[in-house]
Amino acid sequence: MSNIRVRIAPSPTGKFQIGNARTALFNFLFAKKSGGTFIVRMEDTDQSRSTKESEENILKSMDWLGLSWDEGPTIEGDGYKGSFGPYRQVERLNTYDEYINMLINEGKAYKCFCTTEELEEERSKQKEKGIAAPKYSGKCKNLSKEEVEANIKEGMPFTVRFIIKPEKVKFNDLVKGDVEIDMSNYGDPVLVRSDGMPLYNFVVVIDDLLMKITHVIRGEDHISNTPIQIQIHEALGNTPPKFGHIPLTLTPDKKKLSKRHGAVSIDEYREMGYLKEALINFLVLLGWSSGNEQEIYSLEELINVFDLSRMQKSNAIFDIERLNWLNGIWIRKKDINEIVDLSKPYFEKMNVKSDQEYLNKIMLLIRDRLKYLSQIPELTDYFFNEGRLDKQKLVFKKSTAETTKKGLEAACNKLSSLGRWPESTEDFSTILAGAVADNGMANGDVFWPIRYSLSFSETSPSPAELLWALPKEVSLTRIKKAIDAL
RNA sequence: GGCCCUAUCGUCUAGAGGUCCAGGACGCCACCCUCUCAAGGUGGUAACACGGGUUCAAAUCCCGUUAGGGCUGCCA
Repeated sequence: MSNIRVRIAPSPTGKFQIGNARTALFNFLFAKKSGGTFIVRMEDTDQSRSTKESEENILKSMDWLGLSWDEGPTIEGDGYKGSFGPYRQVERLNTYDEYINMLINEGKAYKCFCTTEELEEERSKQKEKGIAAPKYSGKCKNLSKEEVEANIKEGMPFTVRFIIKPEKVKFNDLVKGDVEIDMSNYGDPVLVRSDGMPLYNFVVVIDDLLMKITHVIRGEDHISNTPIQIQIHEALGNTPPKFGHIPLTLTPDKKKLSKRHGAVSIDEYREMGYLKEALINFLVLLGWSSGNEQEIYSLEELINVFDLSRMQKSNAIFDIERLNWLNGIWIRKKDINEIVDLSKPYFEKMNVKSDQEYLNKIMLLIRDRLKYLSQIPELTDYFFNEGRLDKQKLVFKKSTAETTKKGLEAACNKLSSLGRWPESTEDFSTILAGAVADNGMANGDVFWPIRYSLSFSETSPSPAELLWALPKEVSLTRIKKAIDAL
C-alpha cells in the first residue's frame, strides 16, 4: 500500500454525470495503479441544492461501474468506511469553524460586512469605468477592531474572506505542466457565507489537508481555483497536494456537457442498455491513450496500464457513435447467458414471460445487431407477437408472386413432413436449400419469403435461424398464412 | 473585456527534431460474404489552424495571430 491518496469529490446536486464518472475513473485508476487509496467525499455545503437521492445515485452509479472506493460513505448510505471521516462536508462543520477562527486570529482572513447589493454596485461601477478585471475591493479588510465589533453588535450579517496575497502562484500541474497565475487579478474570496455555511474553496482545502490527500485530479474547470487553494494551504502552514487538471469533455457542438445536451447521467446510459464495460472503455479513451494501438480495455487491464502522464491536454468531444461501437464490441464479448440476464429488464418491459431457453435463442440471433440493449423490443417483437403481413414485401425484388408462392409451398411441404423438428440452423438451412434446388429456383424465391413471413420484417436474422428459434407451430402457421395471402 | 488552458483526419488519438508527402480507431464510402439487416473481412476518403523564427533538418522547440474551451458567485 502506497501513501498515495486521491479522492473524487462530487456535489450531490443531481445524478452522477458522465463527466464526474470520467474524473472518478481517472482517480480510481491512478490510485489502484499505485496501490494507493481512493476516497469518495460528498461536497454538500450547498444545502439548497444537495439531496440525499443525488448522493445515493452517485454512490450506486460508481458501484455499478465498478469504481469501488476504499474510504467514503457506504453504499447503503448509513455510515462510512475509512478513518478520516466523516466524508460528508455538512458533518464536518465544527472542524471548519476551528480553521476559520485560526485564520481570522492570525490576520489571514477577515469579516466582511458588505451586502450583496453593495458588491453588485461595486462591480457594475468598476465595469462602467472600464476596469478590465472587476474584483472585490477588500475594503472590509481595513475595518478596525472596534468597527467590526460594533457591526456584530448591531447584528449585521457578515461573510469571512481570505486575504489573497497579490503575488504570482506557480504550480506544476500533473497534466498541464507549469502553470503560473498572477493573484493580483483576484479579489479576496469568500470562505464562509453570511449564513455561516463554509464555501467550496475553503472546505476543499481543509478536507484535502485532513484526509491527507496527496494528488488532486479534477477537471480543468477548477484550474483557476487552484491558486486560491494553494494560498489557503500555505496560510495554514501546509504543503499543498499535487494537482492534475484533466481536460473537459464537450458536446458535439463543443459545449460543456450538461443536461441541456441530451443524456448525461450514468443512469440514463445504463437504462438505454449501455454496458458498464463499454462506458468505462469509452470514458478512459476520452483523454487518455496507451500509446500502442489497443483500443479495447477492461477495467482490470486499465489498472495495469494506466499512466496519468499520458493524458491528453486538450478537451475531447463526446462521440456517441464511438460509444455505440464499443458497446457492440462488449455485447459480443459477453457470454450469452450474461447477455440474457442483462436483457431481462427489457423483455420484462415487453411483458414477455418466456423461458430462459427461448430468450437465449433470441439473444443469440440478435446480439450482433445490437448497439444497445434498449433496442431489444423493436428487434424482437415478432418472437412474441404476430405482425402485419405486407403482400408486396413478401415477394423478393427479383422474383414474382407466383414463384414466391411456389417456393413457400415447397418449403412448407418439406417442413411439414419432417418426422422430427431439427435442432440446428444448419439443418434448416439444408432443408430450405433443398426446396430451392428441387424447384430450380433462386435462393431469394424461398429464403426471402420464409424470412419475411416469419419476422414480418425486411431486415432480420436468416430464415434458418428464425425456424430454429421460433416454436414449430408458430413457424408453420405463419408460413401457411403467407401462402394464403398470395 | 480580463485571467488561464488548449490547438494532428468530421470525432477519439499515435507522434516527445530526422525512420512522417504523418500511423491506428470510430464514422462515412466501396467491395467480399449474402435472401435481407447486422456481424466479420478487404480497400478507400480524410488532418499537422495560420504567420514568423531557431536548426543542416520541425507536426514536434520559441514568438505572435487566430480559433475553441474554462474561470471571472455569499455554486461546486
